[in-house]
Amino acid sequence: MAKRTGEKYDAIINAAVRVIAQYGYHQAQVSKIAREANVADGTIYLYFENKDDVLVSLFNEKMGAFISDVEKALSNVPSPVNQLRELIRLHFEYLQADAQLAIVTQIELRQSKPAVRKEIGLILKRYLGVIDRVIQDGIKDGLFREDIDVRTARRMIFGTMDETVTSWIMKDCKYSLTDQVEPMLDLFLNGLSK
Amino acid sequence: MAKRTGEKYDAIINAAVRVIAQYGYHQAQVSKIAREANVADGTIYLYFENKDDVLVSLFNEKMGAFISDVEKALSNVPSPVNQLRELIRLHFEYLQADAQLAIVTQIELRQSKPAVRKEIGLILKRYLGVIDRVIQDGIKDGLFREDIDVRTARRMIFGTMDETVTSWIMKDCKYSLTDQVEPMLDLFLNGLSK
Amino acid sequence: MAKRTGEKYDAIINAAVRVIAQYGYHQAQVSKIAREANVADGTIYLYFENKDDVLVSLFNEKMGAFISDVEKALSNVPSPVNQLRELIRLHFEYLQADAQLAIVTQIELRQSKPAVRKEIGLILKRYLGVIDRVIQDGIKDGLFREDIDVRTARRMIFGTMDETVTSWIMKDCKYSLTDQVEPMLDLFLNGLSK
Amino acid sequence: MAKRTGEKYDAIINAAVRVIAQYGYHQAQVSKIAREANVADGTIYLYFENKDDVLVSLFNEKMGAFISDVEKALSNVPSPVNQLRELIRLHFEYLQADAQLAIVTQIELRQSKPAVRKEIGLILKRYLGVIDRVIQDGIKDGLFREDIDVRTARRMIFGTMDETVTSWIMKDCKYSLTDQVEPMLDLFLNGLSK
DNA sequence: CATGAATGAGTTTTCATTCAT
DNA sequence: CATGAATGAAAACTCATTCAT
Repeated sequence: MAKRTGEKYDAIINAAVRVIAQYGYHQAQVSKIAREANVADGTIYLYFENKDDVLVSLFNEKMGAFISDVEKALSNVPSPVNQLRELIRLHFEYLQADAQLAIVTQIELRQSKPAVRKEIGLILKRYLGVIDRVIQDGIKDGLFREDIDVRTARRMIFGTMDETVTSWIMKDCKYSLTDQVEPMLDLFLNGLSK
Repeated sequence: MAKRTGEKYDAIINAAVRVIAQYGYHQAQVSKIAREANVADGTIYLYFENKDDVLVSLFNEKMGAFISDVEKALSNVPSPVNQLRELIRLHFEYLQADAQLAIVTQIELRQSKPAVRKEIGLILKRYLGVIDRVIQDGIKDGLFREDIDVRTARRMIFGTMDETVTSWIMKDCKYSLTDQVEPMLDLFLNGLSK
Repeated sequence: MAKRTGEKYDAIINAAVRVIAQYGYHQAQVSKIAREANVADGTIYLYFENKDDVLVSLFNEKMGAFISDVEKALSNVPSPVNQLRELIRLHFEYLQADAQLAIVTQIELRQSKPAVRKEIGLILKRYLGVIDRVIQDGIKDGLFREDIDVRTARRMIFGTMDETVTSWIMKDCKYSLTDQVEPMLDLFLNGLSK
Repeated sequence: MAKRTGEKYDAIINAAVRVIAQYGYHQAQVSKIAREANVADGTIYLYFENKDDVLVSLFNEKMGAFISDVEKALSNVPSPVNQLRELIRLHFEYLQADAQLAIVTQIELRQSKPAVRKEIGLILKRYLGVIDRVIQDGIKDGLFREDIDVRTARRMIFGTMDETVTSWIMKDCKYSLTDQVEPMLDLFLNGLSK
């Protein structure tokens, strides 16, 4: 029933990003999103099942595009070390380039109800898979230690990047996120110890 | 106006933990918490300003006790390396011992509105300060590298632990969290590289 | 403006009968009727003023045809007693032959709003007139008692048939409606008393 | 959860009757009923599950009281013939005494959705049982013919009364309903034939 | 003649909070 | 101190109808 494609589909998703970023998740009413998208309230329901579907679709479209970009970029990078650098760089670059999107995916959408968060979690799994592959390649190529647990390493990489972006937003995006790439990569690769 | 102390104060906070853990943040109505605490709805407003105050107080009481425990424990540990081990161990042990509390602080309370999350953030700062001190001590003692950025390292440590606990809950607390201490510490100290 | 005639006019009315019978009055949206009739939503408004007009026209077409049939049939029956028998028989036969139509006119259309029900009432008047004439003829011919009130008798005849058809539908049309003709006629003519 | 009893319970039901009678089923919003009952909108949900529950409860309370009255009255009447007279008389008297209630139960509530109508149908069954018993007693006492079908006779009695009340309301309650008792009883007992 | 995308008005229900007892 | 009945504001969604093509 819902079209899930077309000019207005994109307009509504982008309007949702702007409205949620500006007013916050709990003040992002359907009518506000509709007005921002220059469509009638009812039009939203021609393109989406319901409000939750708008939010999940938003995450899916934006995160899906990001993951595809990352996958494509990494496929051109030979060394797992450089792949990891590229992964962090793209993660930060992408969110730094669109602070509104960062606020929405990093802060606001996490307030959504369980059903929405579950869908979002599923989408994120694909990204975690990308991280896993970089780690596994690193081990296979003899660059990373064989005794590390892939899941532990993945949680370190994703958890650190996630926490870093959240901190950055909470500090009003005042500093450069991409400046964090090298120090973070260095920590990941070499750890704290002398 | 709000008493913020007494037998019923604790009863309400503990009831809130149980209700939120069982029904989720969005289904944890004041009347449900009151019933669980065996008090009348109105009684909650004798001990707390409003519902948000219950949530913030809950986090404050539980997290405050945890941070004090951590501070006390670390003061008895000489080496920063062992302090870091102890920090991770206590973090995991504490949440593993009380899965309901883990669900509430780790998952449910993050769906709360900005005002509550801001308060929670302030409480967390004290914990982040504890982590910072361990890192700084490690550098001072010549155990950790001098060229690492304390904030970057802190975000790695906190972000990784946070992501790990969240994953553990999402997987229904099926495995042992404390088993993760040593591999994680190893990663923090030595990194991924051979 | 509305054409009120043509191939699609009939197609829409018959589609409306099917949709209302299947989904019920409250789930019979214009778009559903349009799809069932293989026309676009807007096309309905080329043949009908509005949705209410579809419903009223439906009743008018179906009931009008029925009343004409009854009038023609009765004109060939000499005795008012046999006319009454024929009236009941045709009433039951007609609805028994088209259970969908029976459901729509007997159950679903009665949930419509006052304006539609009023129109339906006007159409029904013609049928009540037919009943009246049978009664009056019966009295004139000395077959029926002179002291009966025509309107009371008419309400008995119509009310009983109506209630009988409704019961039959509510019982899923499980038994034969036309089997009820003779016992009902007998009750009408001779009453309950020994 | 819903209290289903108390002063306000009755106030809300009676307010619903007045509002539905005055504005019609489709214009009887919860807020209008609340205002008429001098309570807040939310108060209605302390006494009823939802709006449908108000309507079903309305019918249940009013019809239930009526049926009890009829049962009690008939138990003091020895002859089935007089029981039938009393049944018709009470049916008409009750609705004539409260034209608003008559409009609501006879006209407006029949526009309600299937779920509500189903509940109403169940309540009506008890009344149909009362009619059945009168007929059966009449047969047993040798006053009514043994060859009549109880269900056919019941549909005649109920259908005729129902149609009569509906006609009366449609004619704006201009004439006396109770004047119809004797002619109707006569028709039921003796039929149309000379 | 026919289409079907777009419109936008309108209503039930929840639940944090109050305050008379 | 404690109660719990009462309050009332606030928002997602449907669907009959229009009109540019």
